[in-house]
Amino acid sequence: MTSSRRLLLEAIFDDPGHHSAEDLAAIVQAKAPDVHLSTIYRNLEELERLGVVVHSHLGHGPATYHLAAGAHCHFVCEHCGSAVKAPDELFVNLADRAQEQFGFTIDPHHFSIFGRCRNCQ
Amino acid sequence: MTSSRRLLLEAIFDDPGHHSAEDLAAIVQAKAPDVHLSTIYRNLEELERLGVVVHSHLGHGPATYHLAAGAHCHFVCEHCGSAVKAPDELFVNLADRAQEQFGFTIDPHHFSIFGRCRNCQ
DNA sequence: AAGGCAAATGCGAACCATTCGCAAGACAAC
DNA sequence: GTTGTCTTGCGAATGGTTCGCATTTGCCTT
Repeated sequence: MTSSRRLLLEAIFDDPGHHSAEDLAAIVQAKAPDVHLSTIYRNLEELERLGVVVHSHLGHGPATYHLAAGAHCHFVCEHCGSAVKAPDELFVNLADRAQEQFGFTIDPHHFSIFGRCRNCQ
Repeated sequence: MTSSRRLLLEAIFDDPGHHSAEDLAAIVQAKAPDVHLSTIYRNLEELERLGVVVHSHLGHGPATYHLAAGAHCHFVCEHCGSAVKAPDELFVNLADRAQEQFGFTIDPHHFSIFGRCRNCQ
């Protein structure tokens, strides 16, 4: 457990929202300026392997990282880019049918669902 | 209607599957070696604006382009990368509930659903 | 406390898919 | 056939991420 890894974990626990690797680097670098972005990436990879954090793709742009505990789905507006949290129960029907018909186990957290939000119809 | 645009359209019509921009460039360049990859991108953009083709993101890696007419959803295995065509009717329940609860109109074609295929459970 | 070793780090360069700027070229309209 | 616009080729730039490598760190053993 090195100091850069500790600072990264702190950053993620302190604000359990979505963070890009670059955001996290900025937070960590506020306390330890020499921590390199590639170190952030390597530690995120390791933390993900350990099941502590998880990343998801909110459309174009950088991946966002957050605690594995609070994982959830997103609806992302392809026009304005806004992301709304989507309750998991919306996906059970799809999950069941994907499983029945294709033996496919969906993981709706990892990639988001695109579309148009209320304001951008 | 220029010759590079015509060749690109031919390539897309001849094999109405998924093609990355680079694949399409290779096909077009077999007949017109000087067509530049950036021209492919620009023409794809234009064809998309006109509603002839559509692109979708099958996970990591390049976007894939195909005719707008045959658009469909995909389940993409995060382990082996295979993509299976997912019938649109699997999404109506999700679409209805996203609309009711969030006023959100999903576009399941543009991004795929990740998960694990039968062989990679 | 010192030595040894694997694991982690800083750094810059590489990478991939895509976009941009710009000067040169092709096209259509008159 | 000339004008003006739209398109092209080219290479360079971009953004997000990964890699290679020499150096340092943390930890375990003595």
